[in-house]
Amino acid sequence: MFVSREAAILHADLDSFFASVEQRDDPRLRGKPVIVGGGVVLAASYEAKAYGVEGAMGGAKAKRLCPHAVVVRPRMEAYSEASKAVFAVFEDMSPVVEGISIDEAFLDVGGMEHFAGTPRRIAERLRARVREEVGLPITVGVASTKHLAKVASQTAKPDGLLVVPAGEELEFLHPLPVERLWGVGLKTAGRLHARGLTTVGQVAVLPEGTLIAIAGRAAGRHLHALAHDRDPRPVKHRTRRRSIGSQRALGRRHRTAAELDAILVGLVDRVTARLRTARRACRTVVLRLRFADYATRVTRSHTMAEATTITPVILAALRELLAAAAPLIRERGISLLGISLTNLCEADAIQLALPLDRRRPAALDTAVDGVRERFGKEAITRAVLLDRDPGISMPLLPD
DNA sequence: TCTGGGGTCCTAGGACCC
DNA sequence: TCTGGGGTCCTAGGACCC
Repeated sequence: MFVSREAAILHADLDSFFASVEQRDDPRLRGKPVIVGGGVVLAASYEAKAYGVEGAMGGAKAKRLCPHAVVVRPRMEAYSEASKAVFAVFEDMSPVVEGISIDEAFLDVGGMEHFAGTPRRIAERLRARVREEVGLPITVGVASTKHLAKVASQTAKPDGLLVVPAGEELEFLHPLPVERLWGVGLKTAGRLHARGLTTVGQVAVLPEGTLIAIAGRAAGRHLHALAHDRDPRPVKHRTRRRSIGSQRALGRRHRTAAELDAILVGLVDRVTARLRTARRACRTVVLRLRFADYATRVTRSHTMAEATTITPVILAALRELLAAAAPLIRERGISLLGISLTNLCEADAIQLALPLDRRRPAALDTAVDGVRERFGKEAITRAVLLDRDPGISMPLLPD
């Protein structure tokens, strides 16, 4: 029997996820406009969206557009639990699931036809199972590439299913507005509009060089490829996180140095706890500020000689960055304070700050000798050249 | 409209190295 | 002594996503 090996990718996306969980858990909210969040709309039910309420909108505006909306406080644990249940269904239906966020994922269902049915059948079953087993509406897009599957699901929302048949990809894609392309946001869309480009088809006729001139090298290439439905990225299990962060909006009010320090301590506590739970260490700390105008922002970062998980070390580094930024804060006011830890490595490894020159392999030996000297000959069982993270990672424990 | 919180990736310049 | 070519890391900023 001939088995089709045509790529079949599902993009599954829960509808108004937070709001749907609230409606599921409180029957009084069903059929009503629901807004999750306070100062800012985190999620709005479709009943609220009908009045023009959108995610990331200010709470005051949302209330004006839809005065009878029910506003509920977010319950992150409930969403996290619902997400796990939905992902369990995903894992049960495909061996290759790539989570994109708390409420969406790609599933590769290629080559499953002879035992699981066509991609459309699989998508229909997926939607039914999430509805029955978790009680949430979910939209699925099916296509030959990740990008098109994602565009299809956005087009089919809410509570829908859209299959883009093989051979009809460009017919589907080209009439759509450029904003539908994954990676085109406000800025890029604005630049395209300024040149009279509003549909994907209009972008597709431009040479790559023109798009690079408009959007920059990487974004331009990306745009060119997507407009022609070229997206070779396979569905794969998520790679490890590259950063862990936390932030707090502060409003417009003046903050004393002592207040800011207290907030910083709180942020560091939260983030280092998560760092240790994930069994990771960080070498770079980043301080993030947004000024009182709510528009301009700066970051300040510091890379330490060694990766660490130790709260006081991380706090001290961030305090220094905050102190150095104090004049800027006095001058322009502060509306957000955030931190993030990057340059992550495994927590049970020593990560050395060693610029690795590939033409100077002796540097590796020197580093290994240095670690032996400090931690004993038995310390090193393995030296690993990290792919992107700089330096060398050396687990202290025997394999 | 008085505006959250958690991430990813890319770019560009300077320092430094061979 | 001067110059060219190629490479990495760090820092800062920006765009985008959910």
